[in-house]
Amino acid sequence: MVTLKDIAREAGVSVMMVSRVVNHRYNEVSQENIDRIQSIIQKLGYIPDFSARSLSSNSSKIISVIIQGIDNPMASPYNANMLGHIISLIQARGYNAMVHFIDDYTEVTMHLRSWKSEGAIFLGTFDENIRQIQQDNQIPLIFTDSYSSVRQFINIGIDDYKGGMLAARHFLEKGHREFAVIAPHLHISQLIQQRVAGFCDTVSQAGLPIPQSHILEPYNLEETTGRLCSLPEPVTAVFSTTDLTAIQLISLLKKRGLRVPEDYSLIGFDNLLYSEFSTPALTTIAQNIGLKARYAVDTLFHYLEDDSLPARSVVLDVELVERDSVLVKIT
Amino acid sequence: MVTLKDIAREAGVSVMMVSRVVNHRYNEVSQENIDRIQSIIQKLGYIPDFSARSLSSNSSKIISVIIQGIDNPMASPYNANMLGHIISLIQARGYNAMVHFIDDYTEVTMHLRSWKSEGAIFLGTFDENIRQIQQDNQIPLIFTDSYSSVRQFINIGIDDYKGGMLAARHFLEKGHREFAVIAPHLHISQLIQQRVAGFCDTVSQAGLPIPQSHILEPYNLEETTGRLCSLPEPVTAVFSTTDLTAIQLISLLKKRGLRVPEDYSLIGFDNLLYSEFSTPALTTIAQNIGLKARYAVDTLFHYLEDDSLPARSVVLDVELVERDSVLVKIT
DNA sequence: CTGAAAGCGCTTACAG
DNA sequence: CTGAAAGCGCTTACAG
Repeated sequence: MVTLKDIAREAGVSVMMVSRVVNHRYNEVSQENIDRIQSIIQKLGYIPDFSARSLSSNSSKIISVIIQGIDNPMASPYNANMLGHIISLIQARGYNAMVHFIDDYTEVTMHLRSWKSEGAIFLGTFDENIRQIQQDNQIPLIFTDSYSSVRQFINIGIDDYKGGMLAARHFLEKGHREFAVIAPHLHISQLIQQRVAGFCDTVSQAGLPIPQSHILEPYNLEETTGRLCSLPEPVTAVFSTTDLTAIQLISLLKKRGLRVPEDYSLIGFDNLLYSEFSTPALTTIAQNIGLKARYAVDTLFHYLEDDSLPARSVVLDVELVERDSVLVKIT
Repeated sequence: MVTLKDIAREAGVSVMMVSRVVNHRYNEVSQENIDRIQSIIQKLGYIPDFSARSLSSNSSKIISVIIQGIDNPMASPYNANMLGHIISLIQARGYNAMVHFIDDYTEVTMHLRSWKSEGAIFLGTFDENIRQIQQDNQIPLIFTDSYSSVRQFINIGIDDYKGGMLAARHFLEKGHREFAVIAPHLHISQLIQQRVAGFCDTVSQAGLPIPQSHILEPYNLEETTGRLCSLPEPVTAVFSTTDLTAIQLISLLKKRGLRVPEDYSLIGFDNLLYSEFSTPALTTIAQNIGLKARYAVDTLFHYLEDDSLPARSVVLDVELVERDSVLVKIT
């Protein structure tokens, strides 16, 4: 392994001179030395040892991405997409991305500290533990899609409530009057609760309150589809709080000989790639995942550069993308 | 920050004693000391500094996952899935996963060396540079889906050729006689070339050679769909070398008023989650991504434990999953 | 512009 | 079972 020392010996200068050149502190070194040292670095193929650097300078150049769930959270296309964008952006800034899948929040601090992460971005629900995580880690922590009530924390989210609202309005405009909601993780995710609330509130305000029994949290989607189809008061419009569920639902309904949108109209949420290619193409609430990732990373580096900044959260807009999964009942 | 020294002072022992306890080398420490030191570690919330450990012991506990492509390679569901499984498995072994998106292979060595990665898993096409990468990095390197002719390298792949063969046979059995192939990245990916070869060889052996003009490499899939539909000798059966393309194709054909499988029968490759939910559900060549990831990680740790093992590659089987995208033309 | 010294937090190798 | 010494490769802080 080639070290600073090797270069120094070869160049007949001190280790410090080499260190300066490696770190581009050219104004502290004579041009002659810069040239000679650089050529020797090239020749010997020197690559800095980041762990040594981290130890001595107390700066690791590592950003951690903490993702909730340990059983392949990448099965969620949303997570996969976010992570992809985030890693790209972290790299583009010359930092390194360390990814951790975590179930138990107590592991968060361990991971962050042991590698001296300079910052972290969180995907998933850490609402209950944000305060503790903040307390234990005095580095920029960027949460996404959180609805924690902790006062000073940075969150990059979207207007989930409005998303639900837009879905409801669209159904109403198209003449629908009987609704159901399919909401995975409803009881643990405030994010989902917001989407449902936006939907239900809007429908209620139109004088069409949704019975509690029409809000379904699926464990086994096949069973839930059965419940949906045998609701005492039949529905024509179903809001699914995630596209993935909506797409699966279309397929399950078909198996029962039911058609979308003729028998059930459907609106999803997220605007995942596949929602465009399903049959029928899915009308959905679109969020801009690439933009969200960019805000998360940009915000993180913002705080890295100036940690006196006040905590500022970001709420991105959503919009309805109309495709073919909603039947027009009035013209 | 709490260090070994702090614990040692508090416990009235040497730093070495604490180090031994932290590293579970209990047979070298008296029970009394173990207990006292452990309780102090608890109390002070000691967390080891991995960069210090890496520097002094020359073992980083980092495994790098190198993914080809810098513009969000997670847009590929296959990559996302593999990465998810791989990270889970690396973590489960107490190692840390560092993820790098790379376009230029010269960066590989830099990343691997600067963090002293103990091993690396590669996703994507590095065939041209495998020899160089191996030469520069004397650690276990696990490639996936590679068809490099380098002799001593470890690859975890699937039987792509057989996959193409199975697709061809299925079409033939169902009575199809006119074929086309849609193969993204055909000219750069040997993996794709194998799938196509398996398909074309089998069809040729049945006395139905495929004209070169029927093998389409899409850049813009919409344009390619146009070409497909206006082939001088019309076809009834299309083999798409990836599910993602197949699913998009279904949707594009629909837009032209064409139906799958009535107008075009389709077989995909990968058995991605969505292939089950498309309309029609996609008949496809299934590979077991979870298993592949497991082999990659297991093999890596195999070599980590014993680097004298001979290079051994793994070829996993594939199978045809029959769904609804192939029309039966004879009974 | 240059370099010698000390230290980051840990482990290895050794002596007792 | 215990600990003092040296060192991993780098940077910080200082002196010149």
